[in-house]
Amino acid sequence: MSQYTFITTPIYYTNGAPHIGHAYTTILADAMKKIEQMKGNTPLLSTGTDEHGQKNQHSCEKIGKPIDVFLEEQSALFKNLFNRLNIDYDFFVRTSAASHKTIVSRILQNLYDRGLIIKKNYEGLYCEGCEQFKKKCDLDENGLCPDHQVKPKVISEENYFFRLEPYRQWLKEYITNNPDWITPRNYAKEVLSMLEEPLEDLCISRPKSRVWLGIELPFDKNFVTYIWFDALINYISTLDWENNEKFEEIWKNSYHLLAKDILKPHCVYWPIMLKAIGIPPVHRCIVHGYWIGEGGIKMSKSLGNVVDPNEVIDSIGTDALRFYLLNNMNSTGDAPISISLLLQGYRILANGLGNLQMRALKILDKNLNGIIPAEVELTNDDKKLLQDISDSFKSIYAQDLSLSMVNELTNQITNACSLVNGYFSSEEPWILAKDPSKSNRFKQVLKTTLEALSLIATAAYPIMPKISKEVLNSLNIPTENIITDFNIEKLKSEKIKVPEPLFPPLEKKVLEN
RNA sequence: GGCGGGAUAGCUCAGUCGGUAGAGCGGAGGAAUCAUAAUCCUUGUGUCGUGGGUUCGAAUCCCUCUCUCGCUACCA
Repeated sequence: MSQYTFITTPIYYTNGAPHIGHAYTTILADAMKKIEQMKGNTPLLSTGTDEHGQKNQHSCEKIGKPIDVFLEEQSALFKNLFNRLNIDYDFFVRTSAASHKTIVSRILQNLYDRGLIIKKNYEGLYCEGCEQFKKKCDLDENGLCPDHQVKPKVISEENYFFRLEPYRQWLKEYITNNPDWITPRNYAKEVLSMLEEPLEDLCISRPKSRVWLGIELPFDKNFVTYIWFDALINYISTLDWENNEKFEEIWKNSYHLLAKDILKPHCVYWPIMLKAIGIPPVHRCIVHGYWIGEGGIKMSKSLGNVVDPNEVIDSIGTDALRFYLLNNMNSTGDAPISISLLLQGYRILANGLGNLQMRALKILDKNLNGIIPAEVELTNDDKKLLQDISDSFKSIYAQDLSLSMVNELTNQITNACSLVNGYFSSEEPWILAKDPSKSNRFKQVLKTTLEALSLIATAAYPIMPKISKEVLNSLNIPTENIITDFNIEKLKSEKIKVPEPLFPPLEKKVLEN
C-alpha cells in the first residue's frame, strides 16, 4: 500500500549565498525521497527560502535594491543550485509568498484570540551595533559588547509573547516516550536537557521600527512577527494545511531534516507551536552536524578553505559530490570536507564503479560482440555472490529513513564494487576468452558481473541518480521507474554499446587555484 | 558558569548485550594486464585522552581531570 512520506529541509536564509551545508541537507532530503519512491511510497519533498528578518533587510538595504528584486535573486541562487544538484523537490516555499503569509497570519490571530499570545513589557540590554538584546553573560568583564566595545543601552519595549512553559512537561514526556523522535539520540538528550529548566516566554514580535521585513501581526500593525515563528510554519503552510484533506495522512509520516544549530527552534518551539495549534509533532527529526575544513579547521574565507558547492559541481560533477556528502557525514559529530578529500572521493568512484563498468563492457564488446550472455545458467557460487549483494541492499532498504541508513547504503555500494572487482580479477575472464573450451565459464563470469553491476546501479539511484541511470542504460535496463527490485537475474540478451566513462579523469587545473 | 557531543592506527571514522581492538584512505611488498596506470592479494603489537573505581574481565559501566566543539533563545 502506497503511503505518503513528507520530507522537509529547513527553509534557507537568503541573506547569503548557498553553502555546502545547504547543499548537504537538501541532497540528503532528495536521497531520502528517492529511497521512498523506490519502495513504492509517495514521497513529497519540500524546501525553500526564508525571506524575512533583520539580516535580509540589512543585506538588501546595503545593496540598495528593491526588496522583492533582492529576495527573488537570492532565492534563485538556491533554486539554481538545487537544480544543478538534481534535487527533485515538490515544493519550494518562499516565505514572502502571499499564501504563506495568509496562513501565518491566521495562526497568529487564532493563538491571540485564544489568549495564548500575550503582550508585555520586555526590558533588556540592547547593543545598537549588533541590533540585538544581550544577556549579561554575553558581555565582557566591563559590561561591554565584545564585538563593538560599547556599553549596551537599557531598553524597555512592549512585545508579544507566546507562552512555552505550559507545554514543557508535555514535550518532555513526549520525547521520553518517543526516543526515536529526534535522531540520532544524542540530540534528543540535548533537547531534554533544555527542558529541565522552565521555558521563558518566546518573544514573537518585533517592532517595525527595528525590523520591517516580516509578516505583520494581524492584531497589531506596529509589529511584524519573529522570523522563527514565521519560518517554522512553512512546514504546514506548504501543504496548505487547513484546506488539504490529505494533510493528516501526509503529516503522519513527516521527516524534518536539520543541522544541529537549529535544534531548539525545531525540537522545542515548533512542537509546542503545533501543540497549541492542534497538530501532532512531526513524525521524526533527523539532525546532522556541520561540514568543517580538513584538520578540524572551520571553513572561512580568510583561510581560503571554503568549499563552494557550485565550484565542486563544475569540477567533479553533481553525483560525485552527492556521494561524498552522503558517504561522509557521520551520525554523531561534524565531518571534514576539502577539495583534496573530494578528489579522493571522486577517485574511489572512478576506480571502483567506473572501472568495473568499463572493464566488463569492453571485454563483452570485444568477445561477444556486445551481446549480454543472459541465457547462460549461473553456477551456485555465482548466484550466491549476486544473492549476497542483493540481500545486503534489501536489508538496508528495509530500514527506516535515517542518517545511518544512508551511510550504510553508500558503504555497501563501495563494498559491492570492490567485491565484484575482486571476483572479476580472480576469475580472469580475459584468459577464459582465449580458450574456446572455457566459453561457458566466460559467459557466466560476464553475466554475473553485469548482473551485479545492475544491482549496484539500482541501489545507488538515490545517491547518484544520473550515474545510476547511465549504468542501467548501458545495460539496456529501463530507468523510467527504478524500484527496489533486487532480482538477481534480470538482464536480457541484448546488444550493448560501450559508453563514455562515468567518471572521466579530471584535469588537475580545474580544482587547484 | 550551566548543559550536551567528541577524544580509538599517519588521516577520516566503526565498534550493538562489558569478553584479549576494526574498516576505508595513505604507506610498504607482490600478482595480473580485461579496464579510466584502473584492478587484485599480502601487510596494522595502536599506553582505545588522564587518573581512579566496579568486575573474573572495560574502548565499552561509574567518578575525577585535561583538551576540543556546539548550545545557552529574541541574529538566523
